[in-house]
Amino acid sequence: MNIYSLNHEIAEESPPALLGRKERHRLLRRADIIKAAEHVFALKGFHKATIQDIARCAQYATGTVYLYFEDKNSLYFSIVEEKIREILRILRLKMAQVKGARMKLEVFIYESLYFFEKNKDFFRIFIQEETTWSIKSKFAKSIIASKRREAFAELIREAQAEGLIRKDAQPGQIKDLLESILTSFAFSWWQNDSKREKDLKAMTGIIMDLFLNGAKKR
Amino acid sequence: MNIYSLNHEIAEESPPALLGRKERHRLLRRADIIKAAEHVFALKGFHKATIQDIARCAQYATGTVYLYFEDKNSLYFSIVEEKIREILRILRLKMAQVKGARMKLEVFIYESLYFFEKNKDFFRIFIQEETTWSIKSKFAKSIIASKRREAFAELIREAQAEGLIRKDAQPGQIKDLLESILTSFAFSWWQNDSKREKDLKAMTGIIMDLFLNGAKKR
Amino acid sequence: MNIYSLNHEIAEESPPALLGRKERHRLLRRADIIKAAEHVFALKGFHKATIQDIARCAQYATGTVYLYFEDKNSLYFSIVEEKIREILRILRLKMAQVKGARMKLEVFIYESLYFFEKNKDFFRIFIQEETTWSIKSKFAKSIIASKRREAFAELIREAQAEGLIRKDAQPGQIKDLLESILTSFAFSWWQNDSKREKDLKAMTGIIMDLFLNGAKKR
Amino acid sequence: MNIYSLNHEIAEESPPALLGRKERHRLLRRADIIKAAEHVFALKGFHKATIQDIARCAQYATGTVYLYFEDKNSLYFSIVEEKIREILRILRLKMAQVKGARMKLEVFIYESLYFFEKNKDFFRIFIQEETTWSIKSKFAKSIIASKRREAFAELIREAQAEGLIRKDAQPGQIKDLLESILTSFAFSWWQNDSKREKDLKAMTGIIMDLFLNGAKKR
DNA sequence: CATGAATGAGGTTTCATTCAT
DNA sequence: AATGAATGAAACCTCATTCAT
Repeated sequence: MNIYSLNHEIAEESPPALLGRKERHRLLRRADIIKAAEHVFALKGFHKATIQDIARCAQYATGTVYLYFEDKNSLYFSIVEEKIREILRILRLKMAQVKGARMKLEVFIYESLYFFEKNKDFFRIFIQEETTWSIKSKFAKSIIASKRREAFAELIREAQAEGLIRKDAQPGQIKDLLESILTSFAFSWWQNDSKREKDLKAMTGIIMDLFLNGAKKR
Repeated sequence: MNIYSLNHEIAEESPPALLGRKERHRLLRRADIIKAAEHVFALKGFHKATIQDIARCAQYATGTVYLYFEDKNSLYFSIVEEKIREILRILRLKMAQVKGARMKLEVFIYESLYFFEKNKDFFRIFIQEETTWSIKSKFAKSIIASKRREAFAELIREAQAEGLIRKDAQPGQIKDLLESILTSFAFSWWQNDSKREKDLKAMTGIIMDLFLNGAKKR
Repeated sequence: MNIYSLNHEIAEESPPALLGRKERHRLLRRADIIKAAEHVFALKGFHKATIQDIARCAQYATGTVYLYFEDKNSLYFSIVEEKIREILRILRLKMAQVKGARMKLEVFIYESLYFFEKNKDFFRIFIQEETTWSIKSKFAKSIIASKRREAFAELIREAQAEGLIRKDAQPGQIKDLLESILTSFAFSWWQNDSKREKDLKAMTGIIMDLFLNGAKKR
Repeated sequence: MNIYSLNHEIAEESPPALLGRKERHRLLRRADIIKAAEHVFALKGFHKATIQDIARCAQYATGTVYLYFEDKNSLYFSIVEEKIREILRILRLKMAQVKGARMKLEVFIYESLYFFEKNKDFFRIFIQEETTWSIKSKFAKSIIASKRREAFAELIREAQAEGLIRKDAQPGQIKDLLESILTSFAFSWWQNDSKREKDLKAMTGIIMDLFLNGAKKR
C-alpha cells in the first residue's frame, strides 16, 4: 500500500443540514461569488480585476458582492483563507490515515502537490500575482494560517522525534525549507510543464529524496 | 583562506571618466530617482506607490521622473534589472577568484546572502510585493535574467562534472532546490532577524549542509 | 402659400412609449449630458472644455459622463451626429411637402438657416471651433453624414434635371458651392447680427437670388 | 493680354539691407521657426504639435522659440498673420497691374487660388485644424485682417461703381458670396485633387462664371 | 544669445463603494 | 435581499514655460 491508494473522497466538515435554509442559501451565494472571484483574479490579477468583472462573472449585480464581503481586499482574503482551510483539512485527513513520520511526510508532499495541481488558477494569484502588502500581512496573522503553520511544525517535530530528520536545525528552518522546495517545484512545473499535462504529483519521490538526502553525490 | 577573506572591493565595469559631463550628470539624476523609487516601492508596494511619492522622495518634480523613465512600469523594471545585473557581476567576479565547484558553491551562497542583506529593501519589493504580471514576464524574457539563469546552470553543471553533485536529478531540479533553500533562509531572516542585526551571511554553512546532505538525520 | 406656412411640428421618428422605463430614463440622462456638453463646448471650445465642466454643468459627477459616452471625443461626436440626424430629418420632411426643384431648394435653404438659428451654440463648435482631425474624419465616414450628402446631391440632380440649374458644372461643385454660401452667410450673421436679433431665415430670398443669378448686374 | 502673363516676381516690401546685421539675423531665425511651425502644425494640428516638435524641426532648442515668440498661441497667430500679409501684398501688387473691375476680379480670384495652391499646408491648419477660439477672435480683430477685409470691400465697391456688379445686394453679401465660392472650390480641390497635381488656378474661369452669373441655367 | 533640463499644474479616465429603488 | 446607476477621489502622464548654465 502506498499513498496513491488513499481515499480521495473527503467528508464535509460540517453537514450543511444543520444550518437554516436562509443561512444555507447565503452560503451558496457566497460560494458563487468566491468561485467567480477566483476565476477573475486568476485571469486578470488582483488590481486589474474589478468588482464588476467578478459580479458579472457570478451573474450577480455589483452591489450584491458587498452584501457578502466587506470590500475587495476582504474578498481576496476570503479566497485565500478558504483554500488554506481546505488544504489543511485534506492534509489532516490524509495524514491521519498513515503511520510513521516518513509516510506522513510523503503524504504531506503528495497532497500538497496534488492540491496545487487542482488549484493552479488560485496559486497563479497567490504566488505570482500582485497582491496588496496589507492583505498578505493580514493573512500571515490570521488564525487559519497559524493553524496551518502549527500542523506543519508538528509534522516536522514528529519527524525529528522519530529520528527521520536531523535535529541540528531548528524545526522552523526545516519547515520553511520544505515549504520553499514545494513552492519552487510547483512554480517550475506551473511555468514549464502544466500545459504539457505533466504530472506534478509524480514528483513526490524526487522531492522527498532531495529534501532528505540533499544534492550531494553518494 | 576562506571565502570571507575575498576582496570585497569590486572594480567598476566602465570607468565613468570616459563619459561626458552631461552624461554623468544624467546618470546621477537617474540613480537618485532609482534610489528613491526603491525606497518608496519597498515602503508602499508597487501599486500604492505613486510617481509623485517617488519624485518627492527624490526631491524632484513629478515630470522629471518621466525624463528618465518611460513610465512607472519601466521604472520598476529598471530597478529590478539593475539589481540582477549587479548580483550577476558580483557572483561572476567572486566565483572567478576561487577554484573548485565546492568553493564556488560556497561563494555563490555567501554572496547571494550578502547581497540580499545589503538590498533587503529591494527584495521586499521583488519577492513579496505586488507586481504587474506583464512586468514579470517581460523580465523573465530579458537578457539579463537569462544570463543569470545561465550562470546558475553553469555552476550546477560544473559541480556535477566534478562529482560533487548527484547526476540522478536534473540540473533544473538541483537549481530549484538551491534557490528554494536560499529563498527560504533569506525570507525567514528578513521576517524575523533582519531587525535584530543578525547576520544572514553566517548561515552559509548550514545552507551548504542542507543543500548537499539534505534534512535527513545521519 | 409659401414655405413660411409649412407645418413646423415634426413627428417623432420612434414613439418613446415603446421603450422600457429604464431605457427612457437612460435617454433622458444622456440628453442632459449632451445638452450640457453642447453648452460647455460652445462656451470654451473642445479642448478647453473639461469633462468635469460638462458634468458639473449637467449636475452629475464626473464619472457619470463615462457611463453614457466612451470618452470626450465620443461625446463630441455624438452631439454632431445627433444634430445632423435632426437637420436631415427636418429637411426630408419639409422638402416632401412641396413640389418642384425651385420650391424644394427654397425650403432647403430656409430650413437650413432656421436650423442654424436655433442651434447657433452648436455651430459655434462645429464650424468655428477646434476639433480633432480624427473626429472630423471619423464623422466624414459616418453613415449619417453620407446620407446627408446623398440627400443634398439628390436635390441638385433634381434641379438640374428640371432645368433649374446649369448642367455645365458638376453636381458636386454646385452642392459644395451652395453649402459654402449657406455656411458663409450663417457665419456672417452669427458674427454680426445674431445678437441684434436679426432674422437669419429672412435671408432665404437673397441667398436664392445670389446662388441662382450670381452677382452680375442685369 | 490676360492675367496669366503678369509678372510673378514680387518685389520685397522692405529691402533688408536697411536693417542692421543683428536685426537681419534675428529675422532669419524667426523665419526658420515659423517655417518649422507651419510644417509641424500642418502635420499634427495645433494642440498635438508641441513646442519641442517645432524647435526640433527648426533645429533649435526648446527655449529658443520663446526668444522669438511670446508663447504657442502667439507663434500660431504669427504664421496666420504672415500669410495674410503676404496674400494681401500679392493681391495689391497684381491688381494694380491691371485695369477695370472685371480684370481686377479675375486677378483676385486667380491669385487667391494660386496662393492657396502654394500654401496648402498652411490652409490645412487654418481651415481644417483645431485652433483655439481665442486665437481666432484675436485674429479677427487684428489690423492685418481688417486690411484684408478693406481691400476686398474696395474691390467690390469698384465693381459696383463700374456697373459690373449688382447694387441691390449689400457689398458684404457679395463679399460673402465670392469668399464662399473660393473656399468651396479650394476645399474641394484640397480634398480631392491636390494630390493628383490638378491645377486649381485653372478654375478661375468657372468661378468667375458662377460668381457673376449664378448657378441658374440660361 | 542659446540651451534643454526641470517644473508642476491640470486633464482624462478608472473603479471601489454607496444607496435609492 | 438584490440591483446597478451614480459617485468622486485619485493616479498617470503631458507639455507650455522658465531659468541656470
